[in-house]
Amino acid sequence: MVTLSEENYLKAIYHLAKQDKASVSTNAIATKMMTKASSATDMIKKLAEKGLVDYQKYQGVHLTEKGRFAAVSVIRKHRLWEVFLVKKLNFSWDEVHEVAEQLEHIKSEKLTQQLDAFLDHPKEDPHGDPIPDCEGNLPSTQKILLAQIERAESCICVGVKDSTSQFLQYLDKHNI
Amino acid sequence: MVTLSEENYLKAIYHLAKQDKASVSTNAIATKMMTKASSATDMIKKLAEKGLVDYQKYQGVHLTEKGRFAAVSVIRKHRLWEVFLVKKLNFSWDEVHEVAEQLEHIKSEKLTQQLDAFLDHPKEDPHGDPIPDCEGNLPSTQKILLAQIERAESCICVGVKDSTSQFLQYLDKHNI
DNA sequence: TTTAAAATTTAGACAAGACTAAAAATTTAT
DNA sequence: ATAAATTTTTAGTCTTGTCTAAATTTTAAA
Repeated sequence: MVTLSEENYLKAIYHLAKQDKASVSTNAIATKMMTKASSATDMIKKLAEKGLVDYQKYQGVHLTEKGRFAAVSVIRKHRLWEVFLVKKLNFSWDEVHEVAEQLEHIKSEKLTQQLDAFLDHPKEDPHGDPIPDCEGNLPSTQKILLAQIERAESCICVGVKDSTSQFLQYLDKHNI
Repeated sequence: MVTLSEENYLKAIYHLAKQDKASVSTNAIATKMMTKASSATDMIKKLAEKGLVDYQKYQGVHLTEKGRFAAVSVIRKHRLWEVFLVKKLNFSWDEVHEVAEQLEHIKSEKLTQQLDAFLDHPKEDPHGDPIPDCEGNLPSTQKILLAQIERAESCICVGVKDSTSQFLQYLDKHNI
């Protein structure tokens, strides 16, 4: 059984690993989790004992296949719940994160599957991030969405998904 | 902030108080929570410090108004989620409890309100139990439903809600 | 390449929620 | 009304996840 805290650490490691590709440092994990490095070390040891990460002292961690699957499963639930909140409960895209952070930890295979079906197997969450399938495959969206760009990073906008005039006007107004 | 564990204790106390009306004993709470009396005592002290129960050593507890409201709020969420699972996600009535036990602890006023609206403000959960409103009022259903009868308790059936022939035939077959 | 700085780990402590064993209060029975 | 049985509380321990402070390892710099 993976605890709620462990799930949050796995998610953090997954997100950090995507950018760096190399091993994820204790400090990076601690910063993302808003804890201290010593707390991160403690948790890393637990994750390593459960076979969720590969870990060698002072060398950072890698997710194992098992750990990656657990992380992606949580991300899948998070994004499905975000879709639910926006599409069915009239939340706006900027209100969903906090609630989805709670809902992503609900443990029920059937719930996740039925929710996915109820929402017509959505491919993206309200922020445009892809939703992993139930086998842990994340459709390798190579197109990076504007919503995923880090603040202050410079980039070139190569396309839009939403071509309504309101949205294009909005882009215009902000010089994008 | 009321913790998950505290919410579960409040629910237990609420349910126990309904039957007895008198104060709820430490032992009764421990039994319902499937813990030991000493653990119940510890938690009772925490609840008393937070003003959620009135407590005097060796005399059991009563919910305060604040405690009752917290308990009923959790029960409201539990029952709304049960309706959601059955009506929208095709769960059967006997599969919902375990998942609702998790969902009832999600903290978001807006989520609860929107869910209630999405389900068209249901009055009862799939087991026929009444759903409290958002102010903590539980429609004083004096009619006790068959589903709520304790095993081996003898009773008189005074009516049915569902009068389809299948259901009546079912009642017939079981001599009700 | 040896030293200074930064990152990481260890050691020891704390809060929440649980447990066991033992002490204290209440209830029941004689 | 007092002894026995039951219930409740206290004291001390454990686990999870966190912390601070100190020790250790790695990395960067002179």
